[in-house]
Amino acid sequence: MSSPRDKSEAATPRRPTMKDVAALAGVSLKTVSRVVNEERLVSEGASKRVRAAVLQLGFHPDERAGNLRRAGRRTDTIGLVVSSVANPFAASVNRAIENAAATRGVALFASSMDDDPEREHPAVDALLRRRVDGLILTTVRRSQSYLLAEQSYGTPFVFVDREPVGIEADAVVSDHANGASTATRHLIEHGHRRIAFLGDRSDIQSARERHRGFTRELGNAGIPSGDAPLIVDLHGDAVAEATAMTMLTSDSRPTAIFSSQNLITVGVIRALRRLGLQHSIALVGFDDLPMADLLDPGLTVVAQHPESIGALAADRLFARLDGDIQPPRTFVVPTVLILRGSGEIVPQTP
Amino acid sequence: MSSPRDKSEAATPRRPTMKDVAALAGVSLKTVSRVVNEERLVSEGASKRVRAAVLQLGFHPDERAGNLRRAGRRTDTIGLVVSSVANPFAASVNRAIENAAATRGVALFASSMDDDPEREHPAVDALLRRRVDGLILTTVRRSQSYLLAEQSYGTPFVFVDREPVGIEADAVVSDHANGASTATRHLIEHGHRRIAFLGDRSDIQSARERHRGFTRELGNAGIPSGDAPLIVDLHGDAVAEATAMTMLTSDSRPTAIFSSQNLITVGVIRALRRLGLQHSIALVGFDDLPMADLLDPGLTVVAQHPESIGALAADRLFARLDGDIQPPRTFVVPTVLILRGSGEIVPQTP
DNA sequence: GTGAAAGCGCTAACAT
DNA sequence: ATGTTAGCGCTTTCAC
Repeated sequence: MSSPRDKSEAATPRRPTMKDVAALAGVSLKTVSRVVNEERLVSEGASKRVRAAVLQLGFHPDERAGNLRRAGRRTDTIGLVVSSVANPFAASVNRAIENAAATRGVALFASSMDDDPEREHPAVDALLRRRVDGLILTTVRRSQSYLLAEQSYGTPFVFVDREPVGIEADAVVSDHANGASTATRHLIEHGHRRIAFLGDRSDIQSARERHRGFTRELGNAGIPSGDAPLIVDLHGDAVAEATAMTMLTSDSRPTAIFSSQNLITVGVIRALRRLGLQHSIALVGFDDLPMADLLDPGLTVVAQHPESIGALAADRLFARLDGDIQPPRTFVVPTVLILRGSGEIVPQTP
Repeated sequence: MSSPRDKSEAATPRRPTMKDVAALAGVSLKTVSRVVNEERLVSEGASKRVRAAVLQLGFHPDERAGNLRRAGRRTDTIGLVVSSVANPFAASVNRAIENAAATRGVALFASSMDDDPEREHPAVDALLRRRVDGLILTTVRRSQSYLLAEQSYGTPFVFVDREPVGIEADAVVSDHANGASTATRHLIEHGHRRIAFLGDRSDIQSARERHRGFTRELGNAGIPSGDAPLIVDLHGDAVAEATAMTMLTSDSRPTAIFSSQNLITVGVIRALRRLGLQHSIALVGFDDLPMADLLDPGLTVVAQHPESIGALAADRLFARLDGDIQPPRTFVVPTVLILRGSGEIVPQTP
């Protein structure tokens, strides 16, 4: 309309580059670079003119281009791979990591793979192609050795919730086995001997650990496994509910249930409600749930601490990025048994 | 150790580049590029040798570098800015968007700003510097006009949950006002006239809309506002609980409560429990909560549909990226009243 | 079919 | 204090 500069005055203007800023400020490219990166070897006058030009053009540096050449070649970006960002446990981990990343100016990719082994590698690859500086992952494949090459280039990995196989790296996990033991012992101490176990998919390491803790504790108490149903490979609340319904209406009805994952617990609660058994059969769940204290009876759980797990995982990742070369280790975050009522129900004599 | 090639044989090997692949395959850089990008103008032999070299070296192309020059210059990356990825509503939206993005090979940055106006702009900027192809945001500042420049460069924005101010762009929102009206009418139809309103921060557009729906419905019923407490600017469940405690132990105790956000509802439920009033005072909440059906009484809510909202927002963003140039519009996703008990309690005569 | 040269937006290294 | 040159890893352009 007014004062057409040149033909680039189109509907979609070009995003200004450092070159544009340099031209407007009447300095060289490098001077703009110095001002933008606060390198402090620029005269007041030049610096002022450059900053004015930056503002006038609305210039924002392209981090990709900068990082391409910059030493270290960081993208200031990390990746997170979890089962699902919609799962409350993963969502809390996600948030804790984001908090730590944000204070360092690092952005976070989050990716869900629904515990599908087929989707783990592609999900990881998608992030690696974007050259994330590091990766925090909850894995489900048999082995994570496909990460060895990337690890050799210096990309750090931190595994959360489950330990990796086929690669050595830091891991941050809950004390799955001991947590399950504690829950089981709690039920035994309340007089139960027929305790059912409802478990997540047995190809998931943490699920196996929880199972192990349960079995071990039964053994310690001299209770033959086989006294009560032991059902694994449940996945999702719908399947868990249906399975619990069947179990609870069968001859082998237990007096107590240990459900080893948050969605499974939800399914079990629904089943107990539908059968009016929530005050008759004891229940302890692994993983806390929002509003678990507001149920009737309150839900007794072995709670993990997702915020701590996420914060610690981020901590380890950034330590590695900062040059920490200690041997990899697994950090175990303790669980805590929270008594709210459902786990303190004593065996009912029918 | 064995056959040291050159001095680059260090502890941390260099990540292989296209150049390395070219050297190993005995072809030029460009030929490798053609094979990697499946440009189909390469002889069988060359193509084969290149693919072998790619595998042998474990070469993965650097997307940043490619996109720097590539026409269109996409990063295949989008950004999401929400209140908190740990909030169940936002987590579901997040997941729905991720699903849509994944099918297109697009990665998703998620960023939380806790409804802090001060953190909105920096959070957005951090994503823009990384040159996301587009942005989906839940905003809290007075105006989003700071995005106008970026919009002029062709970056599409889709606003979720709250409509933007100072910029025209697609928005996907729940029918906040009508949802609140429906909830309020439901309580009125059950005989309530002293209905308290507990609202989120009034600088949040959706919170104001819900408030408006409530007030409008009271008006329609000829109920003077002022008959019951109207408290806004609550934020978080702790504050809501304390406020509800005060209100419920005062002279102006209502017979019903409309709580206009999920965390506020949690606070109100806790307060009702502590006072043993959960079966005496009616409660309808805005936003569904996991396990709301398992409470006693079940929680009656006006439910939003976060999965639909997320899916629709992603849909709009990708449509814009695919060249859709229709005028921006706001898509309203209906809410649904779910009766579970707490909202069907009739007024108690003391 | 293939490759050499130029360039994307920026920073490192070396001028001056 | 500032500019110049080269180059990050890749794609584009255009020549062969």
